[in-house]
Amino acid sequence: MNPGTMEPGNYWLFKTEPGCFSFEDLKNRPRMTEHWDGVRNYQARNLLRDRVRTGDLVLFYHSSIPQPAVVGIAEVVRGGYPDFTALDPDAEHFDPKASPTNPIWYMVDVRYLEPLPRPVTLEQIRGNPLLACMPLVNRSRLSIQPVTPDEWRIILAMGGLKP
DNA sequence: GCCAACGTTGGC
DNA sequence: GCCAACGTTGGC
Repeated sequence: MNPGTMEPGNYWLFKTEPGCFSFEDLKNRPRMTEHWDGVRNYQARNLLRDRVRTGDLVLFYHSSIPQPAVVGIAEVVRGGYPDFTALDPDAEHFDPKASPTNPIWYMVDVRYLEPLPRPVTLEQIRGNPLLACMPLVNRSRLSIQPVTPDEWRIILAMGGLKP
Protein backbone atom coordinates (compact mmCIF):
# COMPACT_ATOMS: atom_id res chain seq x y z
CA MET A 1 0.00 0.00 0.00
CA ASN A 2 2.86 2.36 0.69
CA PRO A 3 5.70 1.51 -1.67
CA GLY A 4 9.12 2.57 -0.55
CA THR A 5 8.42 2.55 3.15
CA MET A 6 7.85 -0.06 5.80
CA GLU A 7 5.05 1.93 7.39
CA PRO A 8 1.42 1.07 6.89
CA GLY A 9 -0.74 3.70 5.22
CA ASN A 10 -2.61 6.30 7.18
CA TYR A 11 -6.27 7.22 6.98
CA TRP A 12 -7.72 10.69 6.53
CA LEU A 13 -10.97 12.53 6.12
CA PHE A 14 -11.05 15.30 3.51
CA LYS A 15 -13.91 17.76 3.59
CA THR A 16 -15.34 19.54 0.60
CA GLU A 17 -18.45 21.46 -0.29
CA PRO A 18 -19.98 19.43 -3.10
CA GLY A 19 -21.20 22.61 -4.79
CA CYS A 20 -17.53 23.52 -5.11
CA PHE A 21 -15.97 20.11 -5.72
CA SER A 22 -17.82 16.83 -5.23
CA PHE A 23 -17.03 13.12 -5.19
CA GLU A 24 -18.75 12.90 -8.58
CA ASP A 25 -16.43 15.60 -9.86
CA LEU A 26 -13.47 13.50 -8.74
CA LYS A 27 -14.93 10.46 -10.47
CA ASN A 28 -15.32 12.41 -13.69
CA ARG A 29 -11.78 13.74 -13.73
CA PRO A 30 -9.68 12.65 -16.67
CA ARG A 31 -7.38 9.96 -15.21
CA MET A 32 -9.56 10.23 -12.09
CA THR A 33 -6.96 12.30 -10.21
CA GLU A 34 -7.21 15.72 -8.66
CA HIS A 35 -4.93 18.27 -7.03
CA TRP A 36 -6.29 18.82 -3.54
CA ASP A 37 -5.34 22.49 -3.58
CA GLY A 38 -6.59 25.63 -1.90
CA VAL A 39 -6.18 24.53 1.71
CA ARG A 40 -5.39 27.74 3.60
CA ASN A 41 -5.38 26.65 7.22
CA TYR A 42 -2.10 26.01 9.01
CA GLN A 43 -3.14 22.92 10.91
CA ALA A 44 -4.48 21.27 7.76
CA ARG A 45 -1.41 22.48 5.87
CA ASN A 46 0.89 20.81 8.36
CA LEU A 47 -0.91 17.50 7.87
CA LEU A 48 -0.74 17.78 4.07
CA ARG A 49 2.92 18.74 4.16
CA ASP A 50 4.20 16.34 6.80
CA ARG A 51 1.89 13.38 7.18
CA VAL A 52 -0.26 12.66 4.13
CA ARG A 53 1.61 10.20 1.92
CA THR A 54 1.22 8.27 -1.29
CA GLY A 55 -1.00 5.24 -0.69
CA ASP A 56 -2.91 6.74 2.23
CA LEU A 57 -6.67 6.32 2.08
CA VAL A 58 -9.25 9.08 2.36
CA LEU A 59 -12.84 9.36 3.53
CA PHE A 60 -14.46 11.84 1.16
CA TYR A 61 -16.85 14.06 3.14
CA HIS A 62 -19.45 16.46 1.81
CA SER A 63 -20.03 19.48 4.07
CA SER A 64 -22.35 22.49 4.14
CA ILE A 65 -25.34 20.64 2.73
CA PRO A 66 -28.61 19.52 4.38
CA GLN A 67 -27.21 16.02 5.05
CA PRO A 68 -23.44 16.26 5.51
CA ALA A 69 -21.96 12.80 4.96
CA VAL A 70 -19.02 10.61 4.06
CA VAL A 71 -19.88 9.59 0.52
CA GLY A 72 -16.93 7.58 -0.73
CA ILE A 73 -13.26 6.72 -0.52
CA ALA A 74 -10.22 7.96 -2.38
CA GLU A 75 -6.49 7.26 -2.44
CA VAL A 76 -3.57 9.63 -2.13
CA VAL A 77 -1.45 9.26 -5.26
CA ARG A 78 1.06 12.01 -4.45
CA GLY A 79 2.08 13.23 -0.98
CA GLY A 80 2.52 16.84 0.09
CA TYR A 81 4.10 19.26 -2.36
CA PRO A 82 3.85 23.05 -2.80
CA ASP A 83 0.41 24.36 -3.75
CA PHE A 84 1.30 26.39 -6.82
CA THR A 85 -2.16 27.97 -6.97
CA ALA A 86 -1.03 30.18 -4.07
CA LEU A 87 1.47 31.81 -6.46
CA ASP A 88 -1.10 32.58 -9.16
CA PRO A 89 -2.65 36.06 -8.82
CA ASP A 90 -5.62 34.88 -10.85
CA ALA A 91 -6.29 31.82 -8.71
CA GLU A 92 -9.07 31.89 -6.16
CA HIS A 93 -6.76 31.13 -3.24
CA PHE A 94 -3.84 33.33 -4.27
CA ASP A 95 -1.61 34.29 -1.33
CA PRO A 96 0.68 37.27 -1.95
CA LYS A 97 2.95 36.08 0.86
CA ALA A 98 3.73 32.79 -0.87
CA SER A 99 6.78 32.48 -3.13
CA PRO A 100 8.62 29.66 -4.93
CA THR A 101 11.23 29.54 -2.17
CA ASN A 102 8.60 29.84 0.55
CA PRO A 103 5.45 28.22 -0.84
CA ILE A 104 3.69 28.34 2.57
CA TRP A 105 0.81 26.13 1.34
CA TYR A 106 0.84 22.48 0.32
CA MET A 107 -1.41 20.10 -1.55
CA VAL A 108 -1.66 16.41 -2.40
CA ASP A 109 -3.13 14.50 -5.33
CA VAL A 110 -6.00 12.07 -4.86
CA ARG A 111 -7.63 9.38 -6.97
CA TYR A 112 -11.24 8.21 -6.97
CA LEU A 113 -11.72 4.71 -5.56
CA GLU A 114 -15.38 3.93 -4.87
CA PRO A 115 -18.57 5.32 -3.36
CA LEU A 116 -20.12 4.05 -0.14
CA PRO A 117 -23.25 2.07 -1.04
CA ARG A 118 -24.94 4.01 1.76
CA PRO A 119 -23.42 7.42 2.61
CA VAL A 120 -22.65 7.75 6.32
CA THR A 121 -24.23 10.95 7.58
CA LEU A 122 -22.81 13.25 10.22
CA GLU A 123 -25.90 12.43 12.25
CA GLN A 124 -25.00 8.72 12.19
CA ILE A 125 -21.41 9.50 13.08
CA ARG A 126 -22.52 11.63 16.04
CA GLY A 127 -24.81 8.79 17.09
CA ASN A 128 -22.03 6.21 17.28
CA PRO A 129 -20.09 6.36 20.58
CA LEU A 130 -17.16 4.61 18.93
CA LEU A 131 -16.73 7.66 16.69
CA ALA A 132 -16.98 10.27 19.44
CA CYS A 133 -13.26 11.06 19.26
CA MET A 134 -13.29 12.03 15.60
CA PRO A 135 -12.41 15.69 15.01
CA LEU A 136 -15.53 15.82 12.87
CA VAL A 137 -17.60 15.56 16.03
CA ASN A 138 -15.81 18.16 18.11
CA ARG A 139 -13.60 20.22 15.85
CA SER A 140 -15.52 20.03 12.65
CA ARG A 141 -13.82 23.01 11.02
CA LEU A 142 -10.55 21.22 10.36
CA SER A 143 -10.67 20.36 6.66
CA ILE A 144 -8.02 17.62 6.71
CA GLN A 145 -8.53 15.24 9.62
CA PRO A 146 -6.71 12.11 10.76
CA VAL A 147 -8.81 8.93 10.99
CA THR A 148 -7.81 5.90 13.07
CA PRO A 149 -7.86 2.39 11.55
CA ASP A 150 -10.79 1.53 13.83
CA GLU A 151 -12.76 4.59 12.74
CA TRP A 152 -11.99 3.75 9.12
CA ARG A 153 -13.32 0.20 9.49
CA ILE A 154 -16.43 1.32 11.38
CA ILE A 155 -17.41 3.97 8.86
CA LEU A 156 -16.86 1.64 5.90
CA ALA A 157 -19.01 -0.98 7.62
CA MET A 158 -21.72 1.59 8.36
CA GLY A 159 -21.61 2.56 4.69
CA GLY A 160 -21.99 -1.01 3.52
CA LEU A 161 -18.48 -1.29 2.06
CA LYS A 162 -16.40 -4.40 2.69
CA PRO A 163 -12.88 -3.48 3.80
C1' DG B 1 -29.91 33.02 7.13
C1' DC B 2 -28.39 32.57 11.84
C1' DC B 3 -24.94 32.01 14.96
C1' DA B 4 -21.37 29.45 17.68
C1' DA B 5 -16.82 28.09 17.37
C1' DC B 6 -12.64 28.91 15.62
C1' DG B 7 -8.67 31.14 13.24
C1' DT B 8 -6.29 35.27 11.86
C1' DT B 9 -4.88 40.00 12.14
C1' DG B 10 -2.99 43.98 13.96
C1' DG B 11 -2.50 47.65 17.52
C1' DC B 12 -0.32 48.27 21.60
C1' DG C 1 2.91 38.42 23.50
C1' DC C 2 -1.76 39.81 24.65
C1' DC C 3 -6.21 40.37 23.23
C1' DA C 4 -10.05 42.70 20.84
C1' DA C 5 -11.90 42.93 16.42
C1' DC C 6 -12.82 40.77 12.51
C1' DG C 7 -13.48 36.97 9.08
C1' DT C 8 -14.68 32.17 8.00
C1' DT C 9 -16.67 27.70 8.50
C1' DG C 10 -20.29 24.74 8.71
C1' DG C 11 -24.26 22.68 11.23
C1' DC C 12 -28.76 23.66 11.88
